[in-house]
Amino acid sequence: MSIQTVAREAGVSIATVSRVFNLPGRVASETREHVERVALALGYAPNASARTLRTHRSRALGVVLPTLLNPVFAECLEGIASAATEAGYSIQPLTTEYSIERENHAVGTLIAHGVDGMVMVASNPGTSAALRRVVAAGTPYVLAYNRHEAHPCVSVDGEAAVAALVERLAAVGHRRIALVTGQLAASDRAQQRCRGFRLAMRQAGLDASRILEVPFVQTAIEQIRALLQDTAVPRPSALVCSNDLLAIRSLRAAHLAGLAVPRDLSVIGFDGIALGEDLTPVLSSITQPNTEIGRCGVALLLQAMADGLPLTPASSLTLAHGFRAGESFAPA
Amino acid sequence: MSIQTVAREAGVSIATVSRVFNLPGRVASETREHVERVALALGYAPNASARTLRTHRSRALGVVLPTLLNPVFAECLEGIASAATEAGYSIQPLTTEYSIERENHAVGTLIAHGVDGMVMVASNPGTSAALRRVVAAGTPYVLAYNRHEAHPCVSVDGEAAVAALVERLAAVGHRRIALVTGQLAASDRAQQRCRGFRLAMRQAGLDASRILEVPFVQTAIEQIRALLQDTAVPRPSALVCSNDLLAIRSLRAAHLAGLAVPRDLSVIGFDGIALGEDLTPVLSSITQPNTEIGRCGVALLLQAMADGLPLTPASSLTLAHGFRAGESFAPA
DNA sequence: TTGTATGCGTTATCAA
DNA sequence: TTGATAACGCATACAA
Repeated sequence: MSIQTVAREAGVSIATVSRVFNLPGRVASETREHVERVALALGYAPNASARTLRTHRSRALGVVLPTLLNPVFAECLEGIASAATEAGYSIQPLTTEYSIERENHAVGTLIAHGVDGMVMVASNPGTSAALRRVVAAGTPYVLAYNRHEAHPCVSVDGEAAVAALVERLAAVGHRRIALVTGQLAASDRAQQRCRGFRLAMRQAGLDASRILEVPFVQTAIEQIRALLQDTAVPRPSALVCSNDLLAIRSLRAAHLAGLAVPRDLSVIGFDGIALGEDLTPVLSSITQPNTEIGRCGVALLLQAMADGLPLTPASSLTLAHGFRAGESFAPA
Repeated sequence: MSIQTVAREAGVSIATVSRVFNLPGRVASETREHVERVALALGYAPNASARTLRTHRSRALGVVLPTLLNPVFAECLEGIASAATEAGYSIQPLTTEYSIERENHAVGTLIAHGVDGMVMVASNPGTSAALRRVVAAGTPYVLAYNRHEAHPCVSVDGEAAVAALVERLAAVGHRRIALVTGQLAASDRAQQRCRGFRLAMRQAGLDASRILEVPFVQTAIEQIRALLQDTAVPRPSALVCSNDLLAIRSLRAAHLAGLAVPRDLSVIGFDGIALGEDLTPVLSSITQPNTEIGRCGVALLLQAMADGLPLTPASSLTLAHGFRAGESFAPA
């Protein structure tokens, strides 16, 4: 079932069939309708590979994400997918599981597949070899969640958001505030949020050294619980968590430690995953427009491709973050 | 950067370069190593579109899922992605948002792209036009989560699982058990679980008519709350939920209704999403091996493609479900 | 407005 | 063991 079949069946040349699908304006409406009818009857659809080979345009966007097990990225991918689909693009997502090696491999695969553009969440834009490869290949790309002056990014200002949160906490009486974060080396987002924490804590004249880095999710709850039950030092009255998954685990740790949230402990997450809204207590969180971040990334890419210009750092978008007060947070 | 460039640079024919990548055994090791070196230096990777066009094999698998916003499907996709990647296949996922029209469109897109096989979650295998199209196109496919005698499926026995749960609840004294389900028409999985509920309730001599169908997630909490606060009829002592997302919303509804879980009300979900394990209370749930379902689907597909035989209903796999006791469930 | 002919990068057939 | 060449399905420059 190729363009040949349709042409023969319709009694026209393959060029005409091709035009019907690509430049319908340049074919007599009578001919066009006839060909369309025949194509429909035959169930013909242009072969994507042949098209790509000929035009050097795949109508596909590559997506590189850490994992789909974190709803943040699932939500973002949902946005990417819907924006891409609406524009007639397909997507090819690959997950890295936070592995540099897999990040590299993913990028290589996507380049070989000739994707027209890439949306990626880089481990660390400043050091990522994969990112350098994308740049070298000349493939249009945009980073999501990352923030870096040398690359086009769609993100929220995590540093400012956390700093503002700390101020807010301090304003309602919290003095002992701890940060719970994932592996800092594996994510520039975590680093930004951590910077915001340190900065605002120092500015508020508080001890900024209570930072718990949780390397593995499996042991997160136990580690946080240990922090809460450490008798050597006064217990924090608030936990600022670098993401919502950690916040949810903090809620559990508090429960296991016999603490009531928010009475004995405030817990605030970061990401604003949709699920948090349905939890009890409703998860307090700095919200990011995850789906929108995905959609914007795609929009930027498509715009740049339409203009024929590469995306520059100047195109970077900082979307507004929000604060979901929720129920896991209260004055000290 | 094509095979031509490499051939010229290496001083061999393009046929030899091609062999180095496809039949390395049939080229002198000296020549092979030389070509490999040149290719590496040039950063050459075979063009996937040209390969697909020529071989009619895309090394890509299509995936059709309802949504990524439900962690069940995100977990499944994670399994599909990893299994596919390990086998050198890329994936092209499309979401339907539970729309029949989008399901159809997704399938059309994937066929046009010439995917070698498809893993799909059909709205309803018995009636899906999209599924008929896949069959007509001759594309190898396997259904995930669906169960249907006429199609190859990877799933758990949802009916038996829910029936066993109801027996278990009855055995520890629950008499007033309600089912909370999503739109039944949109999902054969929901229908199966509902059947299991009805069957076991009747067999236990209990009233099987307490079934709350929640059409829209936005209003789920309010609807469940209304059910719990309905004074016209005795309040259920247990809520069997058709999926974990509904169970989480039931937890919230119970809280809003002033009920303590599990003291006043038991809530049991279905799906076993990873997140449930970290909630407080730990979500009681019938667990499915979501990632494994994805991996198995891909394995079946690859096996069938290797054998050159189409997948038949006889290949269907029923994986074992489990029960996570959790903390949202207790004797009546 | 329509048709002919070329080439995109690759694999595979056939000869050497 | 290697090379020349045809063909995969399509879009497009050019001719008619």
